[in-house]
Order: sequence, then structure tokens, then C-alpha cells
Amino acid sequence: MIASKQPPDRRRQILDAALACFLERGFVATSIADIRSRSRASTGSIYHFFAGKGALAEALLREAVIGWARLSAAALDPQSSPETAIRASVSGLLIWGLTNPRHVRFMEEMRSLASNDPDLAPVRALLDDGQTLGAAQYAGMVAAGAVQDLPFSIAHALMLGPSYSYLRRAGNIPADQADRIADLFATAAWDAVRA
Amino acid sequence: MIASKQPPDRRRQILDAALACFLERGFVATSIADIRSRSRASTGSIYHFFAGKGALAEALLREAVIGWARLSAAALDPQSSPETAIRASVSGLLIWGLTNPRHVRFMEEMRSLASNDPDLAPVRALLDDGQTLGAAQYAGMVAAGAVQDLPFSIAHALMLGPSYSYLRRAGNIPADQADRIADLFATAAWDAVRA
Amino acid sequence: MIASKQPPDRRRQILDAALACFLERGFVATSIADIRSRSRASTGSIYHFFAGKGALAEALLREAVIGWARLSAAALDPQSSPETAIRASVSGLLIWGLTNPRHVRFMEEMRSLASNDPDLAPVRALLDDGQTLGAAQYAGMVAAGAVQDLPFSIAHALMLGPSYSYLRRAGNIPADQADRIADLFATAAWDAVRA
Amino acid sequence: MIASKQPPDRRRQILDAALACFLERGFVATSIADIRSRSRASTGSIYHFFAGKGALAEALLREAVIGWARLSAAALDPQSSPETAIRASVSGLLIWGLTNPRHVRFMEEMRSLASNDPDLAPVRALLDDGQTLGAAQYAGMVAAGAVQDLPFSIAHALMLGPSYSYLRRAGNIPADQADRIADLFATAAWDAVRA
DNA sequence: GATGAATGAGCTTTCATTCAT
DNA sequence: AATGAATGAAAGCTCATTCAT
Repeated sequence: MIASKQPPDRRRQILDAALACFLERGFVATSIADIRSRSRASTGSIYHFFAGKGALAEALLREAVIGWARLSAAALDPQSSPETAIRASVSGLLIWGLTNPRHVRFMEEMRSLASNDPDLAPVRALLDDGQTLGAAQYAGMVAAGAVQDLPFSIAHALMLGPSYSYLRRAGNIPADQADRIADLFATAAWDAVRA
Repeated sequence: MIASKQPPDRRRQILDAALACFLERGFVATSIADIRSRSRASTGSIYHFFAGKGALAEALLREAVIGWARLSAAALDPQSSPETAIRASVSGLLIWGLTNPRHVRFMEEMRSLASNDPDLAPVRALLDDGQTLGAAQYAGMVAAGAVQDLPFSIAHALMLGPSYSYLRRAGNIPADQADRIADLFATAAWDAVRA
Repeated sequence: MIASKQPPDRRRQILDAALACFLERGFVATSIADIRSRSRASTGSIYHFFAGKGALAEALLREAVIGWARLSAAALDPQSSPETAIRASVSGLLIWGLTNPRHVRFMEEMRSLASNDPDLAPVRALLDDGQTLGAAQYAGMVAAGAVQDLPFSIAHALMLGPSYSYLRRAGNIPADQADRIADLFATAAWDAVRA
Repeated sequence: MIASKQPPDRRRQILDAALACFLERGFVATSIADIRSRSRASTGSIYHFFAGKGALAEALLREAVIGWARLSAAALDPQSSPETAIRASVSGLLIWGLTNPRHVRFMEEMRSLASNDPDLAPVRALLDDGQTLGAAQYAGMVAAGAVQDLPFSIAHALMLGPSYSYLRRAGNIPADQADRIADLFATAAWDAVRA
């Protein structure tokens, strides 16, 4: 049997090309033409599948958020102890971020653009949801007497702020170091909010 | 003495208009034409004083950084104890940020754009300098046994990360609350790095 | 007997959707995509039945012209007296036009586009034929001494011009008023050309 | 003394080129690129002076309306008798139209496009104003017992409708014939509304 | 210092149409 | 008869920047 030429799956090609461009040049500096030539799809095809540059970014971010969330899975497991959940949340973010530094930059760029450009409202919504550890979950921990009773916006900043901050400036880091750093930040996060 | 009509100080007018636009619409969405009509200066005038849009942003950021640094003055006073210095650094950032939330957004946007666009290299340099408490100062505290011996990039993230993170999402906050929040984050920062 | 689901008659659906779009937005502003989504037919179907946007308009105009002609039937009846024929021609136009003001607008648009766009030549031909009362018929009336001996282009303008002109600016008008107005213009038309 | 090269007056060049294109191909079929190459101005220049294609058409129509109004001057002279005024109004339209048949086509196209496209609202307003003989003036004639007491929209259609209708189909006509035809329509107009 | 006309590359997006299935 | 992915030319328009005055 002859291996049939797989269907090109244009949608996928376009997404891949767009991601490569966004990571390389940033969202603003990427033109549709860049994506067109990199994906070898036609302009029309791109618009056939996506409403515009913003929709492309949205689709990609959705995927990125999923990839990241996978690493933080333990944070959402209801069986986890508060400490485990919080440490998983921080570690997940940091390890994902240190492994994908260009994704971090891309997400940062989208976050700040989205706060100005109404066309990117869906992106804003998406990124706001990306807070792995939810407010409800934290409230549960407060009720259990495990953590300090703080407004979630503050608790969130205390727990994840250092990681976000570090990632924003960090370059590529060897995998073994990443684990140690993740551990360090996870410990600090737990110390910052424990009861 | 005749009341002389003051010179209009075009440079100032242009900067003010540019800032207003950048804060309102973001850097990317602001065109020179926007600044022109808001400042009531001519295109030529703008280019007479500034090399381009990037240079305008740079000049404004320089001013913003100064305004913010003023609030963190105690952080740099060599007389200050380590705790005072660190608390001042965090408080300065938070109070300035809560009072000027749109400046925060503007700086965030510039930071992420600058990391992609080579034209904005001067901006990147400027924002990287904006780390009030310097590495050298922290090294001194380590030597004095006052704080943990951490790489500065990590210490910096632990101390200021929560504040940056909080500011990014916070809206306008009444001044009296700002003080209490600043205090909370300042305490957390000190706890995170004290020996 | 089982109620058979009627065949959807795609052709009809497409025509209806196209007409609705043309009347609503105008021919130029209507895209095939608009017609596609309104008719719930596929792009391919549309092109299966019609050669293009122009052909769609042509088919619709043909129908419109027929609907209008029905109202002017008496004008073409060889039994009619000259006065009856002319009055019927004017009334038919006016009543049809006042009842279907958006069709009037559509026809006007097509007429002017057709005079510039060679692709729309069939449309031009169609609209030129739409002159209910024909030149030959008018010549017969001249020979019978019933009307003035004028070039038909002039006679036509004298008889139908006021109606066209009125329709172009008129909005929706209640049916009873339409009759009175039609009568007024019919009388004027007859007075303008009677011997 | 050497004849100095006159300033190119880009604005004028652009208008002239645009008019030539609009008359030749119609508004819809004319692209900015067409105007650019015909005027030898840059795209930027065109947009420096005009907000867009619609604004160009508007400017040209304003001029056209003026040119035509000049021919109908006597219609507006308060000294004129009702008959003179009405005849002047009709003659002015017809002679202008027969002399500038392509302008007529252009105006017709703009009128019908404007009724669908909100961007062309200024055009619509402009063309609606172009009714040389105003409603107020007609009301005066009614009061003086010179003409029939008809709603102005109807009187207007009776007086000018035939001319509009004729012009829409007429091609180029020799100047001497134009006068005779104008006279014929002017007489018909007066007969249609005289008391 | 100041003006604003002039530039033209470059952008996103639309759209009628084709065609393999 | 029906589908909808794919095409790519072409459109209108924006904008940072230059430069003669």
C-alpha cells in the first residue's frame, strides 16, 4: 500500500507558521504576508479559517494556555493538600515558562496589547482566565485555616508574582536548574501565604 | 514690566500630548498624527524635537522613571537599614503604580514591545535600569548578613514581583487603601529575603 | 399519505436571498458571501445556478420587470384607446413603484452601474426594454392623430419622466394615496402629449 | 523675465484626474490607483487632501452643481416672473446636462450609490440640495395664484422629471438642437403646473 | 524654530471565482 | 446537485518620515 499524501491540514500549517512568526518577531511586527509565506498558504486561506490576526493569536494562546495548564495539573486536583496545590501552581508556571521563554514573551505582549485594543478583547478574557489557581480554591483553603485570609488578587500576586517577574527577564535556562529554581519559588510562595 | 507671553514650549506640549495619547490608546495605536492634532504642533515640529515615535516614548519613560524613583528615594539612601531600603523600594513602586495605573500599563507595553523591536533598544535599556534597588546594594546586604544569599535576579523577583503582578491587574485604588496595600507587600518582600 | 418534504428549490432560495440583500444593501455592497449565508446555500451552489453576481441581478430584474409589467397590462392591450394606454402605463409604473420602493432603488442602481460596466450589458438591454409603452405603439397613436408628433425619446420622457422622478425620492406611501397620486401623474402625462 | 513654473497645485491635479476617471469608468470602477497614476500624485498626497474616494466625489459634485446652477441663475432671481423662473430652471438643467452628458451619468451613479452607502451621506445631502427651484419659491408662486397648489415633491417631478428622464438616456447632442429641446421641455414644464 | 505638503512602501482585508470531492 | 476549501489579485487606506520653504 502506498503511503497516501496526508491532507495538508491548512489550518494547522497556518497556526504553526503564525506561532513561529509571533515568537520570532512579536505580534505587532508580524504581518499577514509573513504568515502567508511561511505557511505557504494563500491570503485567502488564512482568512478562510481565521477572522484576522487577532483571531490567530487567540487560537494560539488557547493552545498555549492548555499546554501550560497541563504542567500545573496537580494544582487543580481536589485531592491535593493546600501546600501541594500551591507549589504545583507555581512550579507549573515556572517550568513551563523557563522551557518556553518565547511563549512567555508572546503572552506578555498579547496581554499588554489586549488591554488597549478592543479587537483583542477575546484575548484579554482568555488570559485573565489563565490564573491556574482560582479564587474559589483559595477561599476553600482560607476556610480550612491553611492560608492567610487575604483578598485573592493580593494572594495571587504574592504567590505567582515572583515567578512572572522572574520569567519576564529570564533567558533560556538548563532543565536541571529550572527544577531547582521552581522549587525555590514554590517554597517562597507557600511561605508568603501560609497561615 | 510687561507680562511677556510665555514661549509656548513646544517640546513640552508635544510630550504632554504624546503621553496623553499613549496612556489613552497605547503606544502602538497612537500615530504621529494623533500627537500632532492633540499638541496643536506641526508634524515638522515634532520631528524637530524628537527623532521619532520611539524617541518620544523614551523621553516620557525617562520622566516617568524619575517620578517613580522619587517615591523610592529612601531605598537608595545609604543611611537606610536593609529593611528600610527594601520596604521603601516596594512601597515606592506600589504607591506610584496605584496612583498612576495608566503609566504602569504604558510601561508594560513598552517593555514588551522593546523586547521585540530593535528600534526600541534605548527603551529596553532604560526600563532595565529602573530596578530601584540595585544588585550591588543587595550584595552589600548579603555581606552584612542581613538578607539571604540569592542571585539578584531571584531576590529581585521575590521582592518586587508581587507588586508588579498586582499592579498589572489593579485598577484605581483610593489613596488610603494604597498605603495599607503597600505596607502589606513591603512586609512580604522583607520576609521573603531576610536572613 | 406522507407529507413529502418539498425539495428546497435551491435556485429559488438563492434568488430570494439575493434580492433581499440587494434591496437592503444595494448591489455593489452585497457580496456572494452575504447571499450565501442568507440563503443557507453553499458558494458552489450559487455558482452552479448562476454565472455570477451579474447574472443573479439579471434574473431578479427580469422578474421585477414582469411584476411591474403586469400592472401596466392595459397599456399594451391593442384594444385600449390611446388615453387608456398612456394612463395605464403611467399608473402601472407609479403604483408598482410606490408599492415596491426598494425595487425602484435597486433598478436605478443597476441601470447606472450597467451603463459603466460591460459585464452588465445584459442588464442594460433588459432595462432598456422595460419601457412599457413602446415606440411603435406611440407611432401608431401619432398616425391616428391622437397625440403630438414628437420623437419617442421625448414623448417617453414627458409621459414617464415625472413618475420616475417622483419615485426616486418618494418613500413608502399608503396604498390609498398611491392611487390618487397615480391618477394625478397619469392625467399630467396625457395632457403633456395629447394632440 | 522668465515665466516661473507655476506651483503644481496638487489638489487641482487630483480633482481633475479623479473627474476624468469617474466620467470614463464610473465611480465604482475607479480605483485610487487609477487616480494616482492619472494625476501623477502619490497615494499619500491624495489622502492628504481628501479623506477618501467618497470625499473626492463630493468635492467634484459640489463643483458640478455650481456649474449647473450658473446656467439656472434666472430661476433664482427674485425679479423673474414665475414662468421665467420655471423655464430657466428646466432649461438650465437640460442645457447643462446635454452639454455634459457624462457628468449626468456620474451624478446619477452617485445618487444611487449614496442612497445605499452611509459613507456617502454627504453626497446624498449635496444632491438633494441640487433642486434648483426650491419649495419655498414654489409656495410663493402658489400664493400668487400663478401655479397649481401641489405638494412640492409632485410639482418638482412634473417640472423637472421629464428633463431628468431624457438626460438619462440621451447621448451627445449638437448645441443648436439642445436649445430647441430645452425650449420644448421648458414649455411642457410650465404647462404642467400653471394655474 | 516651524510648517505642512509630499512620499510610497506597506498594511489588513475583501471578494468573485474555481475546482476537487 | 452540492459542498466549502483554496485562490490571489486588488482594493482602500495608514503612517512614519522627509524636506523645501
